[in-house]
Amino acid sequence: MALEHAILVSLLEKPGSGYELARRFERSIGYFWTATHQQIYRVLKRMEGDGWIDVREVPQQGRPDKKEYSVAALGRTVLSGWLHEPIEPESVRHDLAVKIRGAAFDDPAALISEVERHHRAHADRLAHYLAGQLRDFTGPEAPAAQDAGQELQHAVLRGGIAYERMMLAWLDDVLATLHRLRPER
Amino acid sequence: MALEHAILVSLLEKPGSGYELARRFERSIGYFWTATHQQIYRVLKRMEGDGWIDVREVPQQGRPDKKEYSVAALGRTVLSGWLHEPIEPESVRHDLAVKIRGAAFDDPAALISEVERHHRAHADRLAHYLAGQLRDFTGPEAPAAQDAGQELQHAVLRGGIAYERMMLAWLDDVLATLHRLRPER
DNA sequence: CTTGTCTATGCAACGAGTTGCATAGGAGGA
DNA sequence: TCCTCCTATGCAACTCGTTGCATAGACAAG
Repeated sequence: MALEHAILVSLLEKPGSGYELARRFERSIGYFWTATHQQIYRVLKRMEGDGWIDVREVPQQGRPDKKEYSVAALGRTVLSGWLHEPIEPESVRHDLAVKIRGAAFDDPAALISEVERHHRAHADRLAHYLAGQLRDFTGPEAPAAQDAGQELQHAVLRGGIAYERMMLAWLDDVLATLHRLRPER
Repeated sequence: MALEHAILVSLLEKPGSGYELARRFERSIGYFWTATHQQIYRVLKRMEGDGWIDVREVPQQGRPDKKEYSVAALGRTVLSGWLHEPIEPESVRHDLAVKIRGAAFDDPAALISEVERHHRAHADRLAHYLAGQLRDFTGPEAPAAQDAGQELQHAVLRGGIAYERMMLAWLDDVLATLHRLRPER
């Protein structure tokens, strides 16, 4: 389980409230790790109880008060320990692959619009990543000299970009296959 | 949730016992969907209760008897319904990406061996996929004319191959980044 | 003859993740 | 004024997934 660790990393990058974390998990972090606000609030509470993180009540004007969390010394130790122990290469779950194999027992052509929908979603994500890369790393506004943290964030982002490009190419391949199967019916 | 659907597809491709399904989930299907035997037995029982699949007791010699499951008419209907409804592009969970971003707050160089380990694991999987492709689709032993099912299975396998190649290239990228950060310490 | 491995199925407990719902103040528009 | 949206936090119930353990027959190696 690594949600705790994802939260620790995110809080080290920048302290924030449960709500803010939930929004980050919809955006940058969410590209390689998802979590709902329920999960985040529950885990934050446990982490606080275990002394991994500190809380600070922050009164706000024009909006409800928030609890800003930051990583405690113990949290850094826990994260360091996790970083040094090996993890298993992650298990994959591709609903779409199940559908594609299942289409053989139904109507392959009916899957075309679904695959096209996924294609658009991945194209959108790729555009979003590329915009982020330009803004934060390779564009004229980006800082010239980058520290280790930025270098590593960029490496992760490049992984996201590579993943989306691979998916787009593969979905094109799948679409071509589905079209090829169509006349045979 | 799609474990039921993955099982339906697998049983349509070939009927089998819970044990056999578990083995398939370690192999071909496991490349895009994982499940333990516990999960599979539990879900099979529920699916049988719901009339999605039929059971047949098969006595065996030299080994324990087994229960062979096959897809019932209702199961086909359920699968067809699922195939026709849209699914969300899957959420991702990359432990390694969390580790890489976390390494900024620890020792980036300590991650090198871990990344190399993952690199080897992905290289192994790629070799396995390529062997399977040669055996079942592109080799001299493979059937010349392929039906829709085989075409689609091949398309999914090509996706796995593309994924592993992308991962290997990205892990090379990450390793280069980690090495570049090393002298700065 | 005991130990280990493979086939084959399953229970029980726990932990992780999802879904629905609830509350509450402030902002902005119909 | 009412309705909706955004920020902000949380409970309760449920489903999904993992881990540990148990059973049991057949076979092979030591």
